[in-house]
Amino acid sequence: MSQTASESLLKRGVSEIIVEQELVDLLQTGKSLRLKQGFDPSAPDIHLGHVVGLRKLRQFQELGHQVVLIVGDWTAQIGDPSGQSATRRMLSAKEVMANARTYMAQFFQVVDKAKTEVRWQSEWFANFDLADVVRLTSKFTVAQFLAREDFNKRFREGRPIAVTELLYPLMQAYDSVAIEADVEFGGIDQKFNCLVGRELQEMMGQRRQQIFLVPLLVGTDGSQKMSKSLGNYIGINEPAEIMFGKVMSIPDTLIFTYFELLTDVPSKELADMRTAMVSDRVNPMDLKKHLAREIVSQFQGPGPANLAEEEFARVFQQRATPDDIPEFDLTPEMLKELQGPVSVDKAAFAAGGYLVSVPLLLERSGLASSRGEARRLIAQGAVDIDDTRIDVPEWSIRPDSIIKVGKRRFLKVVAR
RNA sequence: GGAGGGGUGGGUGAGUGGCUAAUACCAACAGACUGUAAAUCUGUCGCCUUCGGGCUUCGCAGGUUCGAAUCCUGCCCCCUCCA
Repeated sequence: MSQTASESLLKRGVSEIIVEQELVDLLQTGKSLRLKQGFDPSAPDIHLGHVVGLRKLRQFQELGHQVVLIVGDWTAQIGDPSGQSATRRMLSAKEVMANARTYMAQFFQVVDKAKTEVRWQSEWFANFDLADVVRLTSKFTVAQFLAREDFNKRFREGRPIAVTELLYPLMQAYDSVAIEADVEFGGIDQKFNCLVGRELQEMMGQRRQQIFLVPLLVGTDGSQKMSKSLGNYIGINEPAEIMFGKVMSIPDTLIFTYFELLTDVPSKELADMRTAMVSDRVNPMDLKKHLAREIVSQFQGPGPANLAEEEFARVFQQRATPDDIPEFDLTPEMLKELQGPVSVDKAAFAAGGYLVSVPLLLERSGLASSRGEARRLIAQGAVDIDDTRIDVPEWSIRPDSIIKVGKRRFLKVVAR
């Protein structure tokens, strides 16, 4: 392995390696390593936060190593304790199956399927009995678990910790034993769980696994880690335009982090870009477009990425109407309803169109969640009909009318 | 088994009889500005409204009162500590 390749593999986008020298030595033996990556089939969608680690797996695969993907069909039932809510709904076997399938389809968009072995936890946990559980738990103490930051924090603050949550790291650790992992991959928040695996392997007479921890990607809000429940995520299966737009919405300060963790743009180039940005020689927006193009191309291909970029420029920079906008079918019944609150004599003035109640129209078409909200939007000057900003609650519409709410919600009236 | 704390609008979390459709913060939405859906500033943020106002909200069900998120009774749920 060349100096730069090694540098990029072990330094770029890496939070911590335990123990780095041991891993380097292992890599130098030339042996194909078993790289452990687990997932809970409780939430099947992969977002860019996950991709950071998956890209690392891919890089290792390209050096000839073997990924072992563990489907956490048992741990999914417990729920990862790093979250706030301790209790999670038990999933049916059917749901687990479906989630796992969806997950894997996305997983293999980044990771090479040919160099991946898929294993289910139930292969080893299905036959576990109480004696096995006792044997497993007896190897650890509560003090060890309380050393873990989030358990410790909750304990100190008197917040609840479910017993099953303590089981979670043990089960994950046992997975390492079951598959004889050489290296476990995870986000930095997985450090504790991975370390338990390392210890357990040693107790059970195996060589201790190395731990490869990647940083947690900050989400589009610019402050918290990317997660689906926080709504600050970019899913890898989202339509190209959405994905492009979401990347454009990250704060400028995150641009280089994203470049480093999610693209192959060489570090040298990134350094140049950074210099250019700091000295105002380049607009951060253009760097962000480059970033968005890189990311969208990875998942959707360069063609759709370019289209998404053009669309973005058109809709957000030139404030033009997008190509493809939702339609609202103005049926005779709907028209009658919309005209209901409008006085008849006023309707007579609406030459060539139909005078309708705009709040009602916005509410019925889903552009506003209630008529009250629709009225507020009108009052705030957020509603355009056929390029005219309206300020009264009654307006004339006709087939092909374009209704725009805010900067990016559009609707086209059609009559079939 | 004993003692105690708590359930409030999307989230966090004030409010302990009327001034409270309910402080504040976050999120969200809108407008202005701009270098983008960044940042910043301003505004909005229960439902209905002919814009006068009307209606329904503070775990659930009753009750006291002219008047309750706030007091009383019962119930449900969550949590902590001691043993």
